[in-house]
Amino acid sequence: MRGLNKVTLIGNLGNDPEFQKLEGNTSVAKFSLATTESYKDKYGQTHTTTDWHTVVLWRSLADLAYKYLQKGSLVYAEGRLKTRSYDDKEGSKRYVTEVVADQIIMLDKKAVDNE
Amino acid sequence: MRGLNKVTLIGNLGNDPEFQKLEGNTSVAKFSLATTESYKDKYGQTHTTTDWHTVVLWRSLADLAYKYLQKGSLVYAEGRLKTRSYDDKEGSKRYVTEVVADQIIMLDKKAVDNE
Amino acid sequence: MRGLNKVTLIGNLGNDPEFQKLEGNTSVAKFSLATTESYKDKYGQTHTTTDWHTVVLWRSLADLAYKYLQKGSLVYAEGRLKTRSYDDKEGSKRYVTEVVADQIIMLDKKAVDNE
Amino acid sequence: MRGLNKVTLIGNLGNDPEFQKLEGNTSVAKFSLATTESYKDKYGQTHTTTDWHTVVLWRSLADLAYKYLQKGSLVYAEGRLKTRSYDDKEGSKRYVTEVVADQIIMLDKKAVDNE
DNA sequence: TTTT
DNA sequence: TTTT
Repeated sequence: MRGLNKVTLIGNLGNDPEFQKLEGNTSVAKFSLATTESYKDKYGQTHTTTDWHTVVLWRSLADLAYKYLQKGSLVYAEGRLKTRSYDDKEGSKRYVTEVVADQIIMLDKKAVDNE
Repeated sequence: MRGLNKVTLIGNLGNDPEFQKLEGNTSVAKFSLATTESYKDKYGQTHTTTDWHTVVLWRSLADLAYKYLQKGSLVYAEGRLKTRSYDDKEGSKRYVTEVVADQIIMLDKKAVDNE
Repeated sequence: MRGLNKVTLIGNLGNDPEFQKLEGNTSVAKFSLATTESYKDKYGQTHTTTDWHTVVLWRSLADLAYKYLQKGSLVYAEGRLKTRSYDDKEGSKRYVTEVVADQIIMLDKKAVDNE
Repeated sequence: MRGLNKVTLIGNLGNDPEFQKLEGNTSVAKFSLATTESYKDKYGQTHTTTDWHTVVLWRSLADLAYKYLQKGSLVYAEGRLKTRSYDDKEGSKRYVTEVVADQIIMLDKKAVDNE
């Protein structure tokens, strides 16, 4: 009860969610989310940066995402940052940081009407 | 003005901040931050997970961090998620995700007294 | 540097923004924002609660709001909680709590196309 | 699933939590929380503003607060904004806005050691 | 790889 | 009404 680890994102999906059923019938979904921000440099010129995030969803949230979200959907996602390690094919350790979401708000008219 | 990319963390530094002056006299500081959460499993047993995050600070925030933070300090950090890529010594692409903080609140009595 | 006071809302405007120019040509805008949440009770029945918030914007954000937002617009608003007191016509003290926003993201297609 | 209503605060309690058992043995606790922010005006002078918030806790969180928090304690509180109305003794409607917290992190060494 |  |  002493730590806080929270991520909040609003952005568009870069791909359709990948969906999987794990052992024990647990659902997982994963997608890329692009967050785009504009800022003005000191010459008054507008620049745009895009950051890409890997969002992972479990259980009923994964089912919802698979059913209603698609490439291009606009969503609010809230969750926590989690860095996993794995061994690549050369046998060296690699790290990947993901956002494990526990809340999703669909911001597209389309998506919401379906709900 | 259409995206949101925000991370908020409360945790303890795992090391003293590494500090660097870049060209143009720009300050950068970097440290590892551990966020710890407890949860009860279905048998009522308490488990603890720790996530480690790389926090990067620029300019005056870097100076502050270098001056007042140290291994063990408790801080609130707020910023955005940023994934950089680089080529490792074998020439293959590697990715690293960092939290670029734009606000730090020092939560240690000690740190605050110094300020 | 020791406190945090942050509010984040996603909801729809309940009215067109009220806009005013104060002395010194400072812009202020104000609107009501409804945030709606659904939850299931212990009988599995879905309930919906709506909370209303007064959102206040200053300067260029006020101008933006006045130009692009209207009754029904969907927005993300971030800011801080502020309680003001005033004397009502009977001369007794009244309190009103507002969200002073420093960031607005327009989530309507319509609004964004105009920008 | 279309709205977001979230408040995050870091500050000190202005009083010991008031604690009550409601019908059905439900616990409620309430306290004032001060969030203090400093900023520099255009003359470089530092100013300090304090905002006061009413924080309400239910059930096990209320029990925790009553047990471990006291006047002066430093806490992180997260929850949602809720405006209630009531009739004052003159019979006119009054509104009060509270933060209904669903997460509390105790940031005092003291408090944490007790936990 | 998204969106405006 | 808090805290530094």
